[in-house]
Amino acid sequence: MFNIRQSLELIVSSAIAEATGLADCKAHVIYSSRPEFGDYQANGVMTVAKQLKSNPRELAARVVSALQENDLIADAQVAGPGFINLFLKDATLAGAATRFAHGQQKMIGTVESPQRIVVDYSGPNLAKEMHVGHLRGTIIGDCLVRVLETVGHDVIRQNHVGDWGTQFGMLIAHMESLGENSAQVHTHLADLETFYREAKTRFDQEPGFADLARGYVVKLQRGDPACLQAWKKFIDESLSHCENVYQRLGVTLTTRDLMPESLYNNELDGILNSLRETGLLTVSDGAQCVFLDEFTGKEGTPLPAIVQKSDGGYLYATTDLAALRHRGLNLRADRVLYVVDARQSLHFQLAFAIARKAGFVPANCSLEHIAYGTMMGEDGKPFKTRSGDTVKLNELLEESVRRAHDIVNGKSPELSPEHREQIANVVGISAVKYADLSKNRTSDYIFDWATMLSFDGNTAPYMLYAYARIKSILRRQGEGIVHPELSEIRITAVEERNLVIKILQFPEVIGVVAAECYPNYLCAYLYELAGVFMRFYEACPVLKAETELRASRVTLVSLTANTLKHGLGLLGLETLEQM
RNA sequence: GGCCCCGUAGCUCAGUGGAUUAGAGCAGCUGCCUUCUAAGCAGUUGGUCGCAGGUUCGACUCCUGCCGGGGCCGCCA
Repeated sequence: MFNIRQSLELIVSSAIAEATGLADCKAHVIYSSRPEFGDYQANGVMTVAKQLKSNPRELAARVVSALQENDLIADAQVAGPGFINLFLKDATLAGAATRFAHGQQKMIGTVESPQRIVVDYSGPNLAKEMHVGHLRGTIIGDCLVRVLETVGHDVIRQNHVGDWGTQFGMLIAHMESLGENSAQVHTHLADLETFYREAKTRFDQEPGFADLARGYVVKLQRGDPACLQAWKKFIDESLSHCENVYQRLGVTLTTRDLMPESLYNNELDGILNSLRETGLLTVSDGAQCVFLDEFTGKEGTPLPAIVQKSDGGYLYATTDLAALRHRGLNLRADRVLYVVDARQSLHFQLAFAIARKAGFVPANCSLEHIAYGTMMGEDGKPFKTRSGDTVKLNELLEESVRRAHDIVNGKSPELSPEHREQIANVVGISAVKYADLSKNRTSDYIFDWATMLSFDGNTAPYMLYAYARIKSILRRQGEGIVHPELSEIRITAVEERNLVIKILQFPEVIGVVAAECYPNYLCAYLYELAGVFMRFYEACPVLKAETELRASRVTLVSLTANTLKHGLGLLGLETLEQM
């Protein structure tokens, strides 16, 4: 894989080894903070010098003279207390960019040792319609999955939908009482949220209904065929709602990725037996619990993970343990990612710890809670409608598209209505997704229409505009005038150089996102790429340049377009040729 | 009481493994469209990076304590 930073890391660290006789010294190469400090800088020498109790500047000088001949580094200078500032060779940069533009080399290469990575994301509760609370996990998870696949990992998506539990008794009772006709059922379930609310109201108010509902839960759990059939009908309907939202959002999840909670039902007894056999199980107040020394609860009391209620019922901890075992032992995952709300952090700490102690996952399997924060309203409180209801995801998307439509109508009245509608669709959906992806996933964020639909700043509309502007150049130069796949990219101006370097850093960023699971790094990179392009665009005429320079610049523009599109695609965003 | 997260410009947010002068966007002010989409670009105003210590050649970043905000902690998921 072409990765400037990795290459520099190798070159400089072997020079450190050469200069010191020590193996495994990190060069610690990062981007330079300012242009005069070079393109990259190596900071590792100072750490090594400290270990050796030697003068860092002298050591840095020795490392510089020990640098092997290579085609990447044009100049290496010792600076400050012992930094090594690295200046890259234009010819090498231009050559690499040209190879990418010609398609001779893929920008994103594959990792040397692909892993099997299970990614658990989205996982809506099927009792209700998808709402804004499901957005972040779905969007972030889908981005991570795309990135991990692109770098060559074997990714297994797991949509751990909530299709089991006490509230389904209530829903089935309500559905059954409305009649058996499937067409009617479909009509009634068209608005799942209302259906849920009706059932809940009856559960709370209507005499006898609650008992009926509880009866259905028991029947359901015993496997009563009629009850299961009704349940299945409900689940199918709810799933098709999800499918619609996924399709609208452009999420890659399909029915093949479904791994509903109910599929683990038959394994829960086994999970309990295993825990008992390994001596992890303790009875406390009639419930089956696992206590681990490293976890304490209120007032320093031992913290239980309840795996079976005193009435014999199982809980989500039990199901999650079954899921962990499935992923660890059956799917043989090297890495399992849980893209789940940060508030469940403790639950996963417990589940992971228990799963390891019980041997449900191999010791070398990495279990990671990819936590994300809550979406807040403008008041800084969890995002709700004015009346205090949860906001349906479908309605949120609709409103975003509608707002985008208003903007497009205002800015581009010359386009056909159909074209404007298509643009509004992409802008509206992208705005919502990008707003989410561009923020650090661990923090709560404030949902704000004006910011996310703005064309200024790190937003989807800006990114899409940048792309459309780039494509406009390529369109205007006409077919067959310059062949980007045949022309050489040359570096003749600092803006071109900056653009080339930025493009070549794409694989580095992808590598970081794949390792650390922060999509906002990719957004920040693409925003910078768009910005660097805009500066190039202002400073360097493309179509008016002389023949060879023009060919070079068109090729560079084309490569920029491909990189932007590729990156936005990994975020799960569509692009527009024209805006 | 324990554990987790957060505190960076008036607002919304970045800041990869420690590094030289802490960055964007909005809001405010100022320039640039007979020239590839001005939905843009450039400039400018604005910060004791919650507070106090510590480690270090060097701390927004690491450690400790404190203050402030949020979250989680036995039969929901």
